Amino acid sequence: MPSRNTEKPITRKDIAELLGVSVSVVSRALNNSGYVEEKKRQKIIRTAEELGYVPQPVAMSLQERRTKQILFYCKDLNNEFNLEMYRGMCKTANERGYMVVMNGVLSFARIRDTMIDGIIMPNENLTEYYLEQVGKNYYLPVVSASYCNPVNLPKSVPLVEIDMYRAMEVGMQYLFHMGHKRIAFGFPYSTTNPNSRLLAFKEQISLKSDRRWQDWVVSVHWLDKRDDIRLMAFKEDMEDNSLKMEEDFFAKGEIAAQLFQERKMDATAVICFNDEFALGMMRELQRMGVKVPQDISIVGIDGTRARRYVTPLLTTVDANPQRQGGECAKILIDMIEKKNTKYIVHQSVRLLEGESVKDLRSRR
Amino acid sequence: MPSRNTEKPITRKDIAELLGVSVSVVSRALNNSGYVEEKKRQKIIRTAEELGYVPQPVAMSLQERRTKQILFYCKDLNNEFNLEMYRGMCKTANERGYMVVMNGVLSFARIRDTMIDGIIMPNENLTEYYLEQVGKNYYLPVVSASYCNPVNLPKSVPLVEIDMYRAMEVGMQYLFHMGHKRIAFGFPYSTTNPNSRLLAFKEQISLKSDRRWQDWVVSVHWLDKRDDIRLMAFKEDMEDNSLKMEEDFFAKGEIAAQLFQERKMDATAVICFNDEFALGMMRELQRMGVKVPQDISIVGIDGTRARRYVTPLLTTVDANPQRQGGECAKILIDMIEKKNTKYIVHQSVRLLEGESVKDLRSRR
DNA sequence: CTGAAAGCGCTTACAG
DNA sequence: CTGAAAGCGCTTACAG
Repeated sequence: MPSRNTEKPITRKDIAELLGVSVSVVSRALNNSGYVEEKKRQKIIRTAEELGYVPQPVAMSLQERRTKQILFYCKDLNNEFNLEMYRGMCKTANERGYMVVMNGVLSFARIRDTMIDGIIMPNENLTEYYLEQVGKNYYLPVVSASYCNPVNLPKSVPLVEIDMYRAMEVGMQYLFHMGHKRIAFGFPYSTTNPNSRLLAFKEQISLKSDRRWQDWVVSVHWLDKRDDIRLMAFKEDMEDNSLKMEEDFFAKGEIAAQLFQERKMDATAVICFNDEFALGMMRELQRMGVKVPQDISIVGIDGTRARRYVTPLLTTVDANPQRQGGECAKILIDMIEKKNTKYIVHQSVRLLEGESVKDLRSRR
Repeated sequence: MPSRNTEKPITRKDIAELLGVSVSVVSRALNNSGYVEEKKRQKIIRTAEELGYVPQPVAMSLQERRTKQILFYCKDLNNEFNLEMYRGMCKTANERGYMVVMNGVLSFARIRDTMIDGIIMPNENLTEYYLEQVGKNYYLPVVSASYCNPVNLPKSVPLVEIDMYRAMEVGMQYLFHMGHKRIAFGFPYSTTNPNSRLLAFKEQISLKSDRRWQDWVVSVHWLDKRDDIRLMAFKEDMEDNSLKMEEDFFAKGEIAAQLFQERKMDATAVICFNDEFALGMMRELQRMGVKVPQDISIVGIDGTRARRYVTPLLTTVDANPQRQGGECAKILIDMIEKKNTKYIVHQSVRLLEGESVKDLRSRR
């Protein structure tokens, strides 16, 4: 088993010298570009194979000034939503010959050390911050996922937007339709956070309830700092403290279940910020002996793969994160390759029925 | 908002010309290596900042003949185990300044187009095949995860081995301890597959049962081709059919539940090939009205994060895939950097108690 | 159809 | 402490 471990790797120059031709010809033959005498081409290709020649993608990248890599700027795949997005962008990127990479740590400084042609940002808040911090000095094409949260972005950044305001409406209206009126909202931030899902919830709950909307929100925020919408996603950039900043929606959901019970809320249903939060809440309620959906109904938002694991199957508002990821990749690659592309893509949401909501209409 | 989009990026040469020094000095100043007059260094750094200079990592990679990227050779993160491994290797790699990348498609041919310093193989079967196919002509350091399955590898490939034979023993013995004797095995391949978990199951079940071991195996194999241990992981390499080749253990687990019911097996417990299979089986049993663990106990193998989502919490044999991934990354990076490293690492397993096993002892 | 030359952006002995 | 030079492995006008 000869290994090339210690030997110097074969280059195009080696092949050229062996065959008594120039590297230009070798390059043309191997790349199948430009004129090469047919017999010579054959011979070059055969020789390359025999010598075990392997191209050096780094040298090609330098020459062609492109890496065929795009960065998904998120810490490792810590939450189910990002994971789905990653799957979607991976598929699309691959079809176009690109690879999606992740730094594994959120640090703007690190981006410049990474061999990439462009960046996909997981949300608009991070994008806003990124553009403020490094956007002026450093150009790379950027595409951002977006959820209709309030930010101030230069319009030069394409957005792939899921209307989470609408998602909340869809979820609430489904619950109304099923006969629910007393509906709680499981929310992983402070109630002062101007999140689109929270805004929509306020709006919707007031249609059916006379109580203050605050009475219906189960807000889980351990750290005050987490509630700053600007800090929640990239605090680590400031305080090299990346491990602490994982957002664990599942764990927050579990805590929400405890708060829900402590407060003896008389809701018949809970709609949650996202699926992972919903799964946490559901699991903890079940652990405490509460039956879902017999005693309480639960609805998530996102449509991640994890929802299929549980019993009862989680009812959710499907935002199709895979499609969103794919669209982000498509647009980014279009930008990189200087093709025309859309600057805003809206993606629709739809209710995905599971088994976690009780039909209260049949009761009367 | 000035963007460098259209402008040519600043290089070290630009800085050098502007300051009337050589690129060598600029390089030394920016890299903080070698002698540079202190005042000059300051000035160079300041100027670089003002001009919005951004280093070209590709050029550095070419020069230094290293990419600081390592490949995890798996299709996107399709199964929970690989996902955990990825998380572990990501963490370790990051601490050492490396990035873990994935091609998103299994194709040996594609590896050579990827800018990497080494490869982590997800299992020994794939490694064996890889070495047969391209190992002779193409050298890159390789580390392989391993599960004590029968393969023929040159000993030059370091293994990070989890003894799945032992894991099965641990799971079975726990069930025995809890008073179970009639135990089924949920297996995603044919019973002719020489998998270490299957071998251990045969051994263990014969300790408590007089029936043939085959009577206790629920084997789910849709496609004949999938059963070939060699084909199951890389068929796509031969038949550009990558989408079809996803292994969906969860779905197989669901089917296993149906087979289990159809066959009216009188087992009191099922031990499953892995957690995902166990989750699928559990969910489908619950859907059919079977209570876990009251009617049937379930044990998984792996200890993936997904097990926390469900009720009852899945009892499993924890193989710590994160640690395995981390160890793979560590060893690979040691090899890349020519440090001494171990050639075989054995990782122990341990039972992780959940709520999915009924204690039959209290009954008598 | 071919090959010498310049270039991608950086690094690093080496001679001053 | 500095800078000219060679080099990393490849590509691509351009002159023959």
